[in-house]
Amino acid sequence: MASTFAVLADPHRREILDVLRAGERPVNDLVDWLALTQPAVSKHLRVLREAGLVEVRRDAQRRLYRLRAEPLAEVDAWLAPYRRMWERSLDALEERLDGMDG
Amino acid sequence: MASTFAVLADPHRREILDVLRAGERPVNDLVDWLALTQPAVSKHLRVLREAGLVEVRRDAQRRLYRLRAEPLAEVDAWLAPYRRMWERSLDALEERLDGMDG
DNA sequence: CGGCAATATAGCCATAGGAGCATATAACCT
DNA sequence: AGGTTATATGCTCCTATGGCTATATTGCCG
Repeated sequence: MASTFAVLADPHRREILDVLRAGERPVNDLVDWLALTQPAVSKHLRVLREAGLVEVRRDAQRRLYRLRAEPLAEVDAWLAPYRRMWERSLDALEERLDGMDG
Repeated sequence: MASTFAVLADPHRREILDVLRAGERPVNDLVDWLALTQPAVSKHLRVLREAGLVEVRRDAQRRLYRLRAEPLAEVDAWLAPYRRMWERSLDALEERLDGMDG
């Protein structure tokens, strides 16, 4: 199964997650939102589902997809040790700017 | 140019970054660390460099690669709105566990 | 039951990308 | 200059993947 990182590599998939942040949506809503054919969207949803990033619920003929953020914690955890590094760089930049004509 | 997300999709590249967290390293060190040929490593380093995730410094025949964490801030920013979501889920789980036989 | 709506799956094509081998480049040393 | 070390680049191969069209599936409604 693809890693969460690999799943997030595709911009369309990130966009799907962004849309689902507002609440569950049927496939067709997502098709309208992204400029993609319905099968393409379904394929992305399958990848997201297999990665545990979305869940499905049936509503008559429709399938309502909902966000599952938990796997993103893994990404956040990987990122954690780096956070202090770019924060340090930004602080330094800020200090330089403060010193400039203050 | 590939997005930071796409660059991070490859496990070897994440591993390189993890190694570089400890400080700058010549290519050969990375070759020893990952089980890859030198050209493969150089290729990954090129991708990382073009994404701004590493910098190079010459030291005689060697090239010392150093981490640049700044582009990771973009990933962190994308992640931010999701963070509260999985934290909420984990809190709920914790509460259920606390309630279980307490 | 027949037909429509919503979604999933299959098959196909084109492209990207990661890996390896061979080779170019560059700097050191003698 | 010639050899050796360290790294980059070019080329090729293979696989993975994203997109599309066509079709299967499932459930609704008349």
